[in-house]
Amino acid sequence: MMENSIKATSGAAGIFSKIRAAIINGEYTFNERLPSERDLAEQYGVARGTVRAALDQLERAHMVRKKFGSGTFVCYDTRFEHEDIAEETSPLELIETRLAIEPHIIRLVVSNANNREIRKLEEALENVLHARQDPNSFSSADEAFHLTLANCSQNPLLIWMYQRINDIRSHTQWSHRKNNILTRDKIDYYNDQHTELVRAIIRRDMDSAVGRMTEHLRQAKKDLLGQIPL
Amino acid sequence: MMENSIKATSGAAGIFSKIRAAIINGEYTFNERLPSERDLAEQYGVARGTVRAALDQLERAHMVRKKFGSGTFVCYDTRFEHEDIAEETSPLELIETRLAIEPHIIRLVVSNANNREIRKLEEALENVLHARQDPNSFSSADEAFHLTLANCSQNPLLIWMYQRINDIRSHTQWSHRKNNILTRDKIDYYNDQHTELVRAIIRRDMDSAVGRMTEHLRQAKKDLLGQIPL
DNA sequence: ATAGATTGGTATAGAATTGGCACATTAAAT
DNA sequence: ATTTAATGTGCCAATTCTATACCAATCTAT
Repeated sequence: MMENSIKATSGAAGIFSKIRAAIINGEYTFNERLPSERDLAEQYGVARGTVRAALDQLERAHMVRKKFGSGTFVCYDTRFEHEDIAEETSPLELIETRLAIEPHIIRLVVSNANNREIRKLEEALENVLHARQDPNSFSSADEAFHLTLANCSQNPLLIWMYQRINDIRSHTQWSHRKNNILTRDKIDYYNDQHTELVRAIIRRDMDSAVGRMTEHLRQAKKDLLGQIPL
Repeated sequence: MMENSIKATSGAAGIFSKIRAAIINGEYTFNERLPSERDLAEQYGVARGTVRAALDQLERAHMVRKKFGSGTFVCYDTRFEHEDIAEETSPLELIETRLAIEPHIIRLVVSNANNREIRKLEEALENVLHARQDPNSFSSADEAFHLTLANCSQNPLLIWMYQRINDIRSHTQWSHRKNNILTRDKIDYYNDQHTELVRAIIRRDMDSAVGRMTEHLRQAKKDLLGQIPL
């Protein structure tokens, strides 16, 4: 029988769509914590179990992530809602794009960077060298290091494009693979390449610097391909 | 707006959102020092540890940078958040960025393009060859030709980035210079390069194709520099 | 150059909050 | 009558928040 009343789908499904709408609507933003299950229950006038069922559905829909003892967090980024680029970019395609941009960034850095920028670069190198403990902190420092390189290019458009690359890099799609790829040995190897790269830049050795960056990314590409089951 | 915005996201995630909003809002500007952790704690009515947790999140998001004994500083530049990249990109910087991306696009095209895409490329070549009448129509056809090349790379991210380049190209404040640069002779010269480029791609001659594209853009850069009064 | 104030870094323990879970009850649909 | 879904309650376990105290780096004023 048709029920014409505003009363939406009852029960968990109704709460599910309400919270979902609130997230898409931007009422709850990326990485923000939702109210507790008890609060949500009171707010929507339902039992806590119902809220839990709705949140479970949202978790299966990859819109929220529950953390025991902590809360329920939004893992849905409206920034990428319109730019579905992040969704449809594979790790391989990302590396391929970095392979296009970063070697040329190095060219600009070698020919344009002044002492002040070199210092910032050395600082970023120090940071990434000291971030050997775990894959996450290394990955974060690595992003910052490469972004610093882009900043040294002095080209706003290239910087902007590299920021977009970093956005996609940190978009969590394949981050779970990091732990497989970034072993302690790999981190040290990448850091050797980082060190040699900065030295070449300081020497203003264009060919060596560009070559090191290209090799660096080719290696990353190779490591990534090794992860894909054939 | 309803008073429905009870939001009041509690905890570190809430403080994180509030401070982030203040930074994006411009309340704290680039390189400015935030209030001390103790002050922020009092200001938001939470414990200092909670503020520290929020600041750590902000640091991981590359929005602030902490300095031992000194303070916490904003390292988020609102200049790059706005979509006015087009405004602040000079013709030279645009060419420099194309010089980074397009030769590598050619690499991918030579190794990946199938017959169907080659046909589309020949079609785009035909269009640009026939657009010799005036600078505007040539410029438009030239944009389409290079975008077709990007499409043949099969890489969504590269295609997306080249679309952004084309946005800026057509936006530009220097379009009036086109009439000075794009003489009839120049147009024919560029089109010769276009033709040779496509032939090299069809021959699957990687070195020649990449070289032609690089030379093409170097020439465009040179022509542009010739226009800038010294 | 020195001393005091300010700042971030760290550690600790207890209180409060949060999600996970079990169980009995109620209501509605089949 | 049986099944299914939502409710209400109570408790557990993981995490976070709070409130302190103290350390170490930096800045400022003398």
